[in-house]
Amino acid sequence: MFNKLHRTAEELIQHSGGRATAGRIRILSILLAEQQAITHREIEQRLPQTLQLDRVTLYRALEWLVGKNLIHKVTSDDRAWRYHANRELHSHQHAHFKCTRCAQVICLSDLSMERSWHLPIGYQFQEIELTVKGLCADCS
Amino acid sequence: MFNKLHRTAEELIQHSGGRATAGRIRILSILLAEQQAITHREIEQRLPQTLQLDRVTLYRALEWLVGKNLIHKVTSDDRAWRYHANRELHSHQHAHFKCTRCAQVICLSDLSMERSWHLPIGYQFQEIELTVKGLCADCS
DNA sequence: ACAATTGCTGCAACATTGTTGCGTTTATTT
DNA sequence: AAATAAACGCAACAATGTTGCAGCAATTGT
Repeated sequence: MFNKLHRTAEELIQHSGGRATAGRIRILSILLAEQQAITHREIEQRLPQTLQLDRVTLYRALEWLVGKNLIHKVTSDDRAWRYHANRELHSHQHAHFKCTRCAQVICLSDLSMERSWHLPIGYQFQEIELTVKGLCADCS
Repeated sequence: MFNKLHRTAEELIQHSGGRATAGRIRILSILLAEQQAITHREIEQRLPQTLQLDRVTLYRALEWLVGKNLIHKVTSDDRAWRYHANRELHSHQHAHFKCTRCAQVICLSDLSMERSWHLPIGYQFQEIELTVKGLCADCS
């Protein structure tokens, strides 16, 4: 199971024209294995004893993966980025749900985000970021 | 002009059952005078020389104003809260626009946010936070 | 297989934003 | 004016993220 993710991660990274280092592969595997968007800290904790990475290295690897469009960042209100692997389904615009009690963040894929609205004249649209807050199934 | 805002701010604070201190009145005046949501730092810079407040005091005053529903906080992706006075029009759910070049944040009032979507079973809705990103009229 | 090269890593130091504890001052109440 | 509860300022701390630089390692060329 994990070997499969590991191989997938390795391929994705190689196809992106970067060095497939142990750290990057492991980080991407962790994010691929995760259903929800997780923080830098949570990723750090999921790293095995045998492969501890420096905080800075982790930040830089994540930044690199974002640049290669393999993962994406989610803004949260606790001023900590959360990261999530890009899957086909929601590679572009999608929304996130954040539990106000346990801080869990998940992706909402079937959220219709039609642009039934207008920006003021002269304004130019780039992207939309939508977070729904509430209680998750465990906390409600 | 400013006197009028000052008086409005003072009344709002008194009606909220709190102490109408010079700092709180000034902060609320500043936010009432502003069309866009601004950061803690920007508020600090708009304080007159004669009324410099400690960082902590400013944070606490803002927190208090949020609790009294006189202003609201906006999450941004630069991990800095932005604050904006609550006006009738968008006292509850509304969206924000953030310019990706100059970082200006404005409120979008006429954004239809019908809940045409569903949360997973067991999840409970509380609030929605929507930020549209792009270029503002000056930057595009 | 080996050396060169490019880019990745780790360390240390720093920056920014926000929070907590506590003693002092101030706005309001009486 | 005095009492009191609330607000303030200072110092220290916490969390998250960034930058510069020296060294190491994965890839490339031979």
